[in-house]
Amino acid sequence: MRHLCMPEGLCARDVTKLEHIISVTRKIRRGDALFRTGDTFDSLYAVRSGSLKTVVTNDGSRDGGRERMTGLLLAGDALGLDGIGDGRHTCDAVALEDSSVCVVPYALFERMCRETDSLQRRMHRMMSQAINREAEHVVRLGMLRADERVARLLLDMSARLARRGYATAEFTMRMTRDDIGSYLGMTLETVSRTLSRFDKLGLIEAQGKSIRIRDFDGLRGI
Amino acid sequence: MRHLCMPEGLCARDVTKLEHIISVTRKIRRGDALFRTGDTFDSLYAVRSGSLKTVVTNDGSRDGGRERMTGLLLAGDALGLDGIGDGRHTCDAVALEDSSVCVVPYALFERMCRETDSLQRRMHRMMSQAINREAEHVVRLGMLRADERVARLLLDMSARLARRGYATAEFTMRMTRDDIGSYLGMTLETVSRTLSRFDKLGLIEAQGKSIRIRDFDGLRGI
DNA sequence: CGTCTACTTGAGGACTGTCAACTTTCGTGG
DNA sequence: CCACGAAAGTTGACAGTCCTCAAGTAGACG
Repeated sequence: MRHLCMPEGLCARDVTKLEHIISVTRKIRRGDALFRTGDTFDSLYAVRSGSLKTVVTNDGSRDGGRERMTGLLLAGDALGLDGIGDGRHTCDAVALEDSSVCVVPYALFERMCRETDSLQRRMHRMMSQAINREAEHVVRLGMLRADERVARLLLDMSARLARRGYATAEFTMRMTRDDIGSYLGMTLETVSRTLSRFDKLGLIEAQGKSIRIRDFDGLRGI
Repeated sequence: MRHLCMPEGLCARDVTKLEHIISVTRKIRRGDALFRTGDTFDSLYAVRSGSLKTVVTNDGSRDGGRERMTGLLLAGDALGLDGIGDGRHTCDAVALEDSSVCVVPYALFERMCRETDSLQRRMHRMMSQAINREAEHVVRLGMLRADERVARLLLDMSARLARRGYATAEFTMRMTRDDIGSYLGMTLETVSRTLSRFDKLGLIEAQGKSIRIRDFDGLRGI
């Protein structure tokens, strides 16, 4: 469990201290929310098992509150950084499958950051990397076509799972087509059509949520 | 100058300490870069005067290295957080006009964060807010049409300038149409056409880079 | 004052969204 | 364990938005 949560680059003693803080874990059942927009922020979380999505419910006039998925969190990912800014969460975090998270009370964590250099450094790096991931996502949305976006999502999922020790070519998409669409800025129909086309082209085998990548270079070349 | 840079929520003594660290300022001429992708990261910056954009040069196969604007920084905004993650900057920061920035050596700043509660808290909040801003931008790109994106950008500019004490209805866009397009994920032609249409509709007066908003509610309703 | 860059505007076409019908999968309760 | 209803996914036809290509105008800078 240790290696799943936040550590990395902490000495043994620091890890022990950290462990003391994050002694609480919490289970979330598929479809349930870990937190919702507007909830007061008091803890950070690290995904222990399962996966979650973050969504914002756009208060736009025209859409009448359509949901928009903004993030996909896998085991080991940190979650809840959005709440630090104003003390309230700015999005919902919903479990895509039955999942569990480590709970990290922020007040304690903040204090410990001050005492432990390496933890502070790690915290800053984590947040910086979160910023970069978002920026990367913006680039995807803004200058790629629908099929390029889907291809990159598949490759990205594969890489992230590989880093966690899972098979790279075969995995289950926990998101619905609707989620994928809202994550990539397109409609669920376009997602479905694109996956079907990739399948016909021999790039992947897709049936429902289970994906098998057959031609990595082909996908990269889309 | 004090109120332009990072403070806010710091007591007088802390501000003095901070001031000591950020004694250096740097001028950047229009078109020049404050830092570039891959540069080793050693300082954060705060915009003192002028404005800058951040751009990533996409290494995509198809585009052959087209630029993509990812951020617009005005006086008072912090800059450089992207570099903390891996010790190297992940984007270019280019001045949109002759500008100056406060230089904040990160090693010193990091140490001071550890000593000063309020500064650490402020740092975390800043990064969290940066994450939220990006997320907001993602939502814009993903679920709004071209004219909605342009309308929101104009309103956003107006609000940000207002917060800095400038007129809300009249301002100069330092970005080119190309910049705006790449920021909003569309072509410069679409930007131009959209502004022209807004002008004809009486929502704004646009000639070249100078913008005057005539009907705020109209823009919001787009 | 000339040249280069930025901007505007038009025509045509590609991509993706919308609407709709249908099939498959999933979850719940008998 | 099976059956049923609901949710998720697929596929087609058509329409609209936005991009591409192109030509010409206005503005900036030396």
